[in-house]
Amino acid sequence: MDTRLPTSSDDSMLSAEDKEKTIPAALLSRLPQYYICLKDLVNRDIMRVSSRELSKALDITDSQVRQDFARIGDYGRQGYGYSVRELIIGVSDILGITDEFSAVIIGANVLGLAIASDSLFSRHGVLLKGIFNFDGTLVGQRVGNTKVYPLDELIPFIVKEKVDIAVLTTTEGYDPSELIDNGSLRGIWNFTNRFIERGEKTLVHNVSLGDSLMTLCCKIKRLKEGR
Amino acid sequence: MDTRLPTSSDDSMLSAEDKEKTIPAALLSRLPQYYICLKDLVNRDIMRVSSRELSKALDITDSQVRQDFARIGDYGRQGYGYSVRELIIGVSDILGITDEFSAVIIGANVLGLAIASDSLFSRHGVLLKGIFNFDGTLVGQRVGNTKVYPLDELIPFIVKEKVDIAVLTTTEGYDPSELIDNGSLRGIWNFTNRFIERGEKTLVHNVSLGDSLMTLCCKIKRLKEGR
DNA sequence: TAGATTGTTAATCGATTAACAATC
DNA sequence: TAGATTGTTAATCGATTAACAATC
Repeated sequence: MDTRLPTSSDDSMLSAEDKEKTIPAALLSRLPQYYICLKDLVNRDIMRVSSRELSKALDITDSQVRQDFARIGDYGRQGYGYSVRELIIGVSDILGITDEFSAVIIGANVLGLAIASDSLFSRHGVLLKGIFNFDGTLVGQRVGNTKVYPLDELIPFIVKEKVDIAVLTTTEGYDPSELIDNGSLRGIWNFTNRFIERGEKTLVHNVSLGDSLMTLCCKIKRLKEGR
Repeated sequence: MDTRLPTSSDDSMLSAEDKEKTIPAALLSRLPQYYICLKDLVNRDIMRVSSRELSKALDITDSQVRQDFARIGDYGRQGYGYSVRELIIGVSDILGITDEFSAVIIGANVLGLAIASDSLFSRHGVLLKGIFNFDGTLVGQRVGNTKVYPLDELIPFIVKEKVDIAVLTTTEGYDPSELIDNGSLRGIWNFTNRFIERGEKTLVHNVSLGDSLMTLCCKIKRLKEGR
């Protein structure tokens, strides 16, 4: 039985920090979408938005939007809606967009080069510091602003340059477990199908285009069959 | 009020087809992982597997695995486990891997070319029929086995070649809404941030590398702050 | 048979939606 | 004030886990 008294300290006195700690996974997965949408509104000089407007743009219910924003802070005003600018600051802060992270790409293959060439990193405040290749190909050359290095320089580079993120585009002839808890590395953005066990300090974030394609095919098949 | 009698026809007489129709979203999102894992087992000549073994490889509970497999069919045997081969057939069938889908890529930019060059499509039984570019660059040339066409040939091509899937890598100067419910097109694999409204016959499957990167950064930030 | 492992039920947990009072 | 829109509660829905009888 919970014997705590129902005083005001119960929930309302949670600090902003404490509140952030309790963001549920489902909300967290919606935050990037909110961010993109809010950025778009700012670009169009729209400075206020209601839960209903956002819900239409994002294809979720307005109730959900209010529930979400109430959870991450105190941004709304009854009868008015939300200030786009304030929301962006709040959402950016939780997403860590204000932080400056640095990254390296492992594998100068088509996928690695595509990720490097895209404005992806710069758009999200991540600094791409180097690309590492297995064979001698491209080594010493530049892709955009970023230099290509041989693989044996990877670990020293990560340590010296305090790299936060390693983007793994292939595991052909490479064992990525050496990355775990090495230097200042905190995350592996894993585009391969290889399972990588996370460490105490280094987490693994998987992206599988194959999975995505399979899901698409599955949806199409079911649509054809009439759901 | 439901006045049906609780006869055996209630649930147990659902046909295989009917059962497939009720696959919940959460299970559907796990199916590609099961597929990859099962393929890996076959490659290593492992012909039987228990829910417990799979649960360890996939980082989910064994209870979940059993729940999932019981839902999609009747593949288990008490005291033995599951036949890997039978499971693959069942999972492939739901995922539509046995079906032959065809695709085109819109945008011969770095991302488009990376997707085209990868064995992604062939590995999943999807036939890449063409790449379409906005300006004259690359038009007439080949990327792997696939020819690059000018954009104005896109819609006639989709109709004539009965293309199922359009991979959208950019919306710079292109309005993708013309794709919806056009010809035999059933799905758009959307790598852009542009919101595309789905049609009655054409669905939209979004992949956002930006979202994924933001989520990674967010996780790292929270890890640094001690969850 | 004894041991292993599923299938299934019930309990729990978390996410979403509906509704409306509070209030700007 | 009247109208709009949030914040919050309660209801609903769906997903996950635990437990164990059924059975290979």
